[in-house]
Amino acid sequence: MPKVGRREQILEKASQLFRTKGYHATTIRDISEASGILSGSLYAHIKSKEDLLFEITDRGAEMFLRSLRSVVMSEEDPVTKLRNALVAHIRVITDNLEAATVFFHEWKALTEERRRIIQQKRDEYEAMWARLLSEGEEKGRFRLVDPKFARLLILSAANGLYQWYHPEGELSPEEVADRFADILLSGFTESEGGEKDESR
Amino acid sequence: MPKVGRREQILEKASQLFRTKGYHATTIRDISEASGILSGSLYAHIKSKEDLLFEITDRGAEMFLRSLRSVVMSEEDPVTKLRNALVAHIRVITDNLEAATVFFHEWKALTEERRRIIQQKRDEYEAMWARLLSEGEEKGRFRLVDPKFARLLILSAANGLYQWYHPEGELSPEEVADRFADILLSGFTESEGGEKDESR
DNA sequence: CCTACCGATCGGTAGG
DNA sequence: CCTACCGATCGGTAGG
Repeated sequence: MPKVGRREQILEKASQLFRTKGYHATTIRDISEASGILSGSLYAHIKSKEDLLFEITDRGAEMFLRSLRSVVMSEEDPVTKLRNALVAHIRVITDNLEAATVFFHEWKALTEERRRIIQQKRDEYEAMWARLLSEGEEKGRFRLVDPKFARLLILSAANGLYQWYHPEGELSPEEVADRFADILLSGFTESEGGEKDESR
Repeated sequence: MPKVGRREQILEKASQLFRTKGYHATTIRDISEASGILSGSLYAHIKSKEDLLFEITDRGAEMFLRSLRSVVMSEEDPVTKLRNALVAHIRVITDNLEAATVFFHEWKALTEERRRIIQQKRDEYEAMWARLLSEGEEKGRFRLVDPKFARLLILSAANGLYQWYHPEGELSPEEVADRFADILLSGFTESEGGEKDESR
């Protein structure tokens, strides 16, 4: 008899294993053992190993989209929006290190149809960042020599977080976002020193 | 009878497959098929599948180390060194996209002993970057609120390159490095606009 | 959720 | 470098 919440527990164990060993190196027996059941019994809860990967990856994508949407839709100044978008992005990663790692590292292991679904959500996310930057450009708050390049640099740097951020380390997510924004902003805002937002 | 250069060809095919499918998803039969021989014959050239991964990864590590060493040992100004280090890093990636991707993405699939060897070389590489940045700080050319953070941000952004750079795209490696340096430098050099190096 | 199992495929080897 | 294999393990299923 399936226990309530068992499926969530399996997803969590799978996330941890996919993160540390990678999807292909993680076996159904690894996951079932970590979940305290036998491998055959796993299929009372899931349909396939790939279903697990897709569900973890898709949830990750939705978390990024949801958190950025609320920032983009706000009426804040572009500089503040950039700061808030960074905080949001970093928070998703730091609050969901396993899922975020799987999202960044293992999504290519999905079969084509589902990989396309994730790819679309990634594109949508990048498009939201592009709009945020171009809005800052239009309002004269950023000077971007190459907006596409700036976006790729920001997201590359932000996505690299999952590889070195340790929750038990010295920096809180907000501190990470602040330092990040300070380096970036004084890089492409007019004012010297980068307009630190003291109001938060 | 082993053909001369066959081993190099196998390494190249393996790099391509590891890059697109990942190490664990690539089978010995994939590699041998791509190399035009049968799976059993592969073992006339290699000892194991993991040997291939290690050799590709280790060569990647050595390329990064070699190219950065020559920059660090030069007598240039720290700002020029930073630019040159970025060019060097990006050149290694763009000139060796397959090996670089495998180096960044698949090194964790190595067994412990060899993973430690690669980890050491990664540490050495990061230490060279740290020295480069602290030298700029000491000479008053950079103002780094958090040097460790700056280093992690730079390397994260630079390492992300392999995920979006296409050799047939618009930007040459030098252009990528320049835009990169411009955003970074005007972020943490005193002078406004970022001291673009016109002498190159 | 367990027992018992299956076909397929894996990395790798022996002998030539 | 081929032929011919092998033991181990994989994801997944049938029946309870």
